[in-house]
Amino acid sequence: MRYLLVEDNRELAEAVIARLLLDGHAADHAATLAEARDWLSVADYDLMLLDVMLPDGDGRQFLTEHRATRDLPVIVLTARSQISDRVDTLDLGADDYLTKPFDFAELEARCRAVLRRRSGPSRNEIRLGEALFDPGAGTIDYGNTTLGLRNRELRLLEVFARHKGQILSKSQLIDRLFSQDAEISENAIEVYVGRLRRKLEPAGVRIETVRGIGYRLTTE
Amino acid sequence: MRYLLVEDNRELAEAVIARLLLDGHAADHAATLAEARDWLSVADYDLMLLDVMLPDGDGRQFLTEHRATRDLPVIVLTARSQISDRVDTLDLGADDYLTKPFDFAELEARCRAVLRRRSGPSRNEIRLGEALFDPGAGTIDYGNTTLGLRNRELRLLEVFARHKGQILSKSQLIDRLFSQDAEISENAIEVYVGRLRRKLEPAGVRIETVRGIGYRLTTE
DNA sequence: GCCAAGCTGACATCTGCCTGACACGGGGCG
DNA sequence: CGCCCCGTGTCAGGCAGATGTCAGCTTGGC
Repeated sequence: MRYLLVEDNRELAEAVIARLLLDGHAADHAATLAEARDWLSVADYDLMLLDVMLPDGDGRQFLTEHRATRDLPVIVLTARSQISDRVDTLDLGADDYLTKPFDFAELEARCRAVLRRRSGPSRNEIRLGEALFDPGAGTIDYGNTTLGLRNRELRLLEVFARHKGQILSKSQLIDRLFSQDAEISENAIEVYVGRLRRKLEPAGVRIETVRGIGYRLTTE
Repeated sequence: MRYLLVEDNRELAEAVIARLLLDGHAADHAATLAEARDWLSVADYDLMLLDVMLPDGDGRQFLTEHRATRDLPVIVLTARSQISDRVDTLDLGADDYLTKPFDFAELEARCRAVLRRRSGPSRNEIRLGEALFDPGAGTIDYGNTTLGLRNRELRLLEVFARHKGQILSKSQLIDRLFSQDAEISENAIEVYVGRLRRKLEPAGVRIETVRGIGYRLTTE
């Protein structure tokens, strides 16, 4: 999972980032709303943690604005004195709120809860051209056939599907699929892309090679 | 199914927990609101049973607060004298209420009702291909035979049936079947899946293995 | 035409899964 | 009270499917 933390208190921010990294997540930090906008325009996050009191503006306005354009879950961080605003906050489109100070166990639990709620029973299938990819079930449906994927193929396709159209390098893919200390050759990715292609071809899903750079998933 | 019981009367609590365990469910017990918050932050429940009179605060406030952030069904337990509050309670977001003293049969019935209501069509039986699964009775009918399941098998199948087609990891299944402090090896799940398979095979219900991830229930 | 990057069939390996056997405990029955 | 049976969870051995590497081949770019 990839997090964006928007928080101007440097000390707190560092602690949170450290903890998220420790848990094996990717995490970026923005100290201002302007920075946050920058990050959001270049990367693709799973969850945003947003402090509402920031030097260059009110986080809540940012929230409405943000909600209008994206569907990225947000957990709002507020000081205890602002609790009364919580209903407003939730109305503005936050998925949850957390009052400072909080402990990390609680933060993690909330994150998990939000991510689960988002991706849980609401069946998040991903449309890939004619085909329908269901990561939770590990299947792809097209026409009237259902085809099953195995572990690695599944996770690889998941990465591609969440970054449809973007070019992903082999090293990026290795980072997403394998644990840090695993020593894996880039050839492994080539092999898996090949296996995926063979299965996805009939479904009209293509993984294009961008020579020297990486791969890109396209649908017809 | 996994329950959280929030109740300060130790005797009653123990009896309820014992009964839930006996039924093959997972159940944790909190005697205070603080404890309840702890449990909620570490585990993932299907249903909460909440007494409103607790030593460290009013359960109803807890309920509102809780409702703002989570989507976990709640059955409130109240003393007979507090019946008049029941409308309030339901307004606050409880799914049902139960007046003490209650008997266990009623408790179970209410729990089933709430869970059923939550998970879609309010049928008591679940269709699995050709077969008809009745979680209440613990039986499966197909063709003209009825076959009985044991406790654990029953609960396991119940979880699978509620997430038909989805891949469930062994640790997820353990979470659903066993309480937090139970130390259970993943092999137990393998064994139960095996036993279930043997019984369900003739009924046309399959539990597929997805190596490295988990299991998936499918019907033909 | 040459080189680097990418593709792919074949293979050894390993680890995740399955299963028969068993030990344990509780409840019912004699 | 003791016996037995049933439900449950663990264990060890064995199997095989999934996985990653390799070597040789193909493709694309210059």
